[in-house]
Amino acid sequence: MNAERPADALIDLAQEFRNALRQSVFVLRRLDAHAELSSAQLSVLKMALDGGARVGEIARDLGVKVPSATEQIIRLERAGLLRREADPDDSRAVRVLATAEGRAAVDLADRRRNEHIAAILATLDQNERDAISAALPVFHKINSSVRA
Amino acid sequence: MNAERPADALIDLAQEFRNALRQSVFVLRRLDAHAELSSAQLSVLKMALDGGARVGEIARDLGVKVPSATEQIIRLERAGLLRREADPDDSRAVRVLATAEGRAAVDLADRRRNEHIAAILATLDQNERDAISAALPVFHKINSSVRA
DNA sequence: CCTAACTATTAGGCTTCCTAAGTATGAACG
DNA sequence: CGTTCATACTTAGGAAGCCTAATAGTTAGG
Repeated sequence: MNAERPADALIDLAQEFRNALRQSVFVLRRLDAHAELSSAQLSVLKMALDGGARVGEIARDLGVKVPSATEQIIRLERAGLLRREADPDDSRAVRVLATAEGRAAVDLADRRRNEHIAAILATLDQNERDAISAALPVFHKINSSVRA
Repeated sequence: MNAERPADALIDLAQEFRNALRQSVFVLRRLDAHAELSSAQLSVLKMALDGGARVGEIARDLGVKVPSATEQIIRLERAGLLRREADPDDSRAVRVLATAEGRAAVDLADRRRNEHIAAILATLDQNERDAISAALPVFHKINSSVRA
């Protein structure tokens, strides 16, 4: 019985990785399920915190097209969690800024989500947590390369 | 300066883990973007391969409610990739079975996706791939606990 | 100036998810 | 048997999120 060729090992890892991706979506859906802010909305608000962000920047961060970001922003604006202002440097652009309510909503939602995940992580043993911890930067790297 | 309390370390890990989840969605969206079958549709078809599956089982696997699964199934049926039959053991139930075209579509889509991911994994060094590899079973465990 | 590039919004459409309500079958019990 | 309750699925209606194409306004470069 021959050793597996390197290429096959990569494909196998890819297969397992895809499963993990699928599961991530699942977990995230559960996390979003009964939250007042979706994961994406939380991301928008976070960008709107310090000095705000432009619509295009938010779209890029979310990984969606500009009109989709506009939609989310309008929704959050109607909810009173952020406001839109003309950018002083470039009148074509719009700066998106969190309101005090928005800031409070981020704090609350962030805390709740972290506690929820932490409770799950607490059921793991230390080796398992270390494995996750070691993999996270690699996830980040993969994501960056996909975004590029 | 005190060492961090264990609970804080967990919260920090949770925060990073959430980021990774968010990134996973991003990667998966890219993967789905120009594919003829979405990730979810591919999952449905895979369950329909050997002996088929019932609608409720498919819904559970996808992590959605039954009507949402029905919708996907109908779409795939219209595309000729699967068919529905009455379950011989229980006439209330419906068995979902892949057609030959469905089987071929799974093979093709699976191969394409694996190759796509493998190409990304190929840009990592061995330590990074090992880190991913070690984390995958833990992902699986987390997912199972969330599903339960 | 005038044209080309950029930023954001609007309009229209598709997919996917949900809840609620309806149909049909199965199972339990008197 | 027949009533009743539970189970399996479908249908209907609606919300959220994403997209492309078209539009309006602003900036920047010949």
